[in-house]
Amino acid sequence: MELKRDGLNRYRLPRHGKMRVDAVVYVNEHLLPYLREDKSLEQLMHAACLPGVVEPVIGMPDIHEGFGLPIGGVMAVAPDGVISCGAVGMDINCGVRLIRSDLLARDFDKPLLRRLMERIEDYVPTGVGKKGKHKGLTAHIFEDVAHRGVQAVIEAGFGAPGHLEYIEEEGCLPGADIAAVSREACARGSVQLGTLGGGNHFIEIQEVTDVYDPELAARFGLFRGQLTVMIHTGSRGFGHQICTDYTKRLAAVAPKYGIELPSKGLAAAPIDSREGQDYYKAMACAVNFAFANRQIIMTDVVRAFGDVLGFSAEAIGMRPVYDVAHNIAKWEKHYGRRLLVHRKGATRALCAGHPANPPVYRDTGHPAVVPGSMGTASYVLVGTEKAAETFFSVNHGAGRLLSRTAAEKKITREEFERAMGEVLYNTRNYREVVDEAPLAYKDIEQVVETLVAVGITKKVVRMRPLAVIKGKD
DNA sequence: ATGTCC
Repeated sequence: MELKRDGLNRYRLPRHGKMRVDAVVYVNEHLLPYLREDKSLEQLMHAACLPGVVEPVIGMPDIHEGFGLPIGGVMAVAPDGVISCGAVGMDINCGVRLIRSDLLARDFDKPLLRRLMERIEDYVPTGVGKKGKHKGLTAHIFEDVAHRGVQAVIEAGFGAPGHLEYIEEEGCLPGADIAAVSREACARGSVQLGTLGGGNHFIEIQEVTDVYDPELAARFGLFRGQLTVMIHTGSRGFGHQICTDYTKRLAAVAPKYGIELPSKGLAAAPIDSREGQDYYKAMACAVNFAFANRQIIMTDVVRAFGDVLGFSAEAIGMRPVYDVAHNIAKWEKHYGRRLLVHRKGATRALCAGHPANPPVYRDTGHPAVVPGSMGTASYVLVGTEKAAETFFSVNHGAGRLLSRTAAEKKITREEFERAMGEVLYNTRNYREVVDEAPLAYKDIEQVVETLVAVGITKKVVRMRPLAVIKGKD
């Protein structure tokens, strides 16, 4: 493929064949070779063929092959174009919440961290197929959650109204309608609020080790030596079922609207069609579910801290720094136009002064929370004015390097344990999480530095993991 | 990612 260098760490795939626009990928010399190892470039080209797509389709430095749009992809579409469930992903509103505290990491030795992990696991079900522990309560408010997101769970006693301003979209994407969601999706979702899930999802206790921008860090409530908690999860079986349902439905009706689908995974329909509108309504339900899911899990984590430390949540200053989606489609204004921006494995990162920032972060830009792999560092970034060229988006993590099966074959116990170092983890057998080993992922430092060098983002702080809770049986 | 194959 004729990838052309287009400035520092930027490569352009010029429009050709059925592509309507160019694709642009951000990689440095370390990450560039990975592009040849999977079908992610081909998948970006497919996205560039869809009606209404706006130049360019973007690949982030953590890009890798997915179902439809690659993970690490951004696709903006004009109102006369299409909406695609394959450009949002199976785990709708998979995302990350960073929680601050007034606690110092140095006060937490390994036995104390172990007690915290165990108590968190008592409260938060982890692993595939698990049901929530607040089952009756959350099933009762399920429809309200789908429509109103975090507000509905705050009213049910999970957290405080003040948390809303620290969540993208204030925890509710407008336009959700449960009538567009299948009974099956509702049956799966209604019992899963407050659950972590499996795969790359986690709850991590961290220490802020590096502050790159003291003024911004202070504005975000972060400081060196601080204990933080990060939650990475999404919409569980609810979003998964919605994506499955609508991939079938949109693929079936695409020909009726004269749309030639470039791949099976990129099922799409016109934004203004009945089916496209229905997908948006259903997707918004899953977005709201996932924001609420992270809110419930946060309150359970704070409760665990309170139990173990003997303090109230207020006394230890725990609240969200920010909660960001990295699998979502949203209406946003770019270059003076209203566009439906699909981000799949990409994080919104608005610059200082951007009017779409939440009021608390209006003049700083909101924190863009970027987790590393299990056992490696995570970052808080902020977008710059130059991020306009990525529709104000940055990467969503380190990005997978090996498939789950390849990781299971290649990575030994010794390699896994060496990579984890002193980091505590909850699984007894490394085989349960070897597909999540740091060696199965790209180097988060290379990924972040790629965008920093281009000037799209600035580092605010870096956190190192102390203890990580992953899904297990 | 996922009641990891209805």
